[in-house]
Amino acid sequence: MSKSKNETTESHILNVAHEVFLKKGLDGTRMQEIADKAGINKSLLHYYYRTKQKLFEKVFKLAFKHFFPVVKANIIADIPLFEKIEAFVETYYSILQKNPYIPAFVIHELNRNSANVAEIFKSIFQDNNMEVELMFDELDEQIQKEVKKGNIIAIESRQLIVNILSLCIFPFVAKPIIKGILLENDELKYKTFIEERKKVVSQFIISAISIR
Amino acid sequence: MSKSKNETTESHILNVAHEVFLKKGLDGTRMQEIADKAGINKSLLHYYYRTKQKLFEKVFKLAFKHFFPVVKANIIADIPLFEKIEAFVETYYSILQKNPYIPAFVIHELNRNSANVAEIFKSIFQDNNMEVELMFDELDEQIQKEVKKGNIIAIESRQLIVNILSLCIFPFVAKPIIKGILLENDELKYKTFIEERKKVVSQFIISAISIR
DNA sequence: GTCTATACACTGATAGAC
DNA sequence: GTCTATCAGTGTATAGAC
Repeated sequence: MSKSKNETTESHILNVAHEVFLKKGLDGTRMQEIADKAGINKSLLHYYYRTKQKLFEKVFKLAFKHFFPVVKANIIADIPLFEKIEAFVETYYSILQKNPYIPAFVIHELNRNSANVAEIFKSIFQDNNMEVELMFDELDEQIQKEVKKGNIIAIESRQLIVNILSLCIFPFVAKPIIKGILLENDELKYKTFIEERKKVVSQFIISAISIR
Repeated sequence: MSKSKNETTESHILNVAHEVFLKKGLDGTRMQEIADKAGINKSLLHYYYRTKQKLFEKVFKLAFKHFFPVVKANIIADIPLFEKIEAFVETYYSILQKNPYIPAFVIHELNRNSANVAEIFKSIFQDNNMEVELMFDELDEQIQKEVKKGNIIAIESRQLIVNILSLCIFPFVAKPIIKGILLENDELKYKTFIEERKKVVSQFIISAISIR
């Protein structure tokens, strides 16, 4: 990755580190590799970020920052539930198509170091000014209102939310399996498959919760 | 982990390695840690398995071996589609409740080393005498038969399969997120949440594909 | 701010005694 | 088969010149 003119060395390092950490994880990443790809000396990494761990945490938080505002806007939007689900699935898939490595990266690092999860998350939410509990409460209210009105089947909000997230995120983390086993290891077929899911998934969800 | 009497050192090493690799991944695992937990010397690891990589591959393949036969039996069973889905979800959740670390482990290692995926998978399937293409074809046939009979909505078999797998596997790999954000970081709540999904998920799927 | 040189710890792996 | 001793390589991190 080459540094653009109006980019400081500090932020250039962050971009390169982002790229390497995302593919190889914390343990698999070598400071030497980041230095080489950034075209600088290894010592400079420590000058700017002191330790590998600190550099990693910066990258990790950055991975969230990009799509948190978009997701938040979608969740708290004042539109009917079915429209919201359609918009959410469409948005989420579009973001992940552009950042396909992020889900597997986040999942691995969270599972690897579950002790710090709460802490990391808290700081991420604070940085992004997100109040998750509030977001969930609003969404929960909207869902249960539809349940009571008899517009959708009786379903626990958390279960529905996890279902939606599962259907959106899993196809990206399981890319090697899906592509390798179901799609003859064909990259184009995988891309098409994912593109089709933008419609398939929201139809699937809405069909599942609709009253028959 | 202590070695039982009727267990060879060789297989004992494999058990310990399984445990460590599963939690920490290939990069994060230290041969020293495996040796310590196995109560033996580091050199013995190399005596039995030559390299870390070879030991890892043995463990990786073993991770599949346990539930492949069960899954296979479920998929090729000669029962109605809805019953098959219910049985599959129930079985899959039960297996993953007992082996919750396996999905995140497999996903991470497959994403880390996608070049070898096809190769590793091929050998795993050969070892387990599984013919995936055949399994998929049979399942595909059963699904499309139901579509034509008008018993379920029109849906591409691969999309349905990925939907089912997403709903079964994702809640385990995303445990830190689900537990941390939606369930107040309460382990018991998470366990209950997962237990409830055995019913919720198959109802969700069947509702989604049923004709209204 | 950026570089060179280097300290220091640790890792995977091997050789060889028993 | 199991151990001790040891190696070469690499990793993060620091000190100090410029």
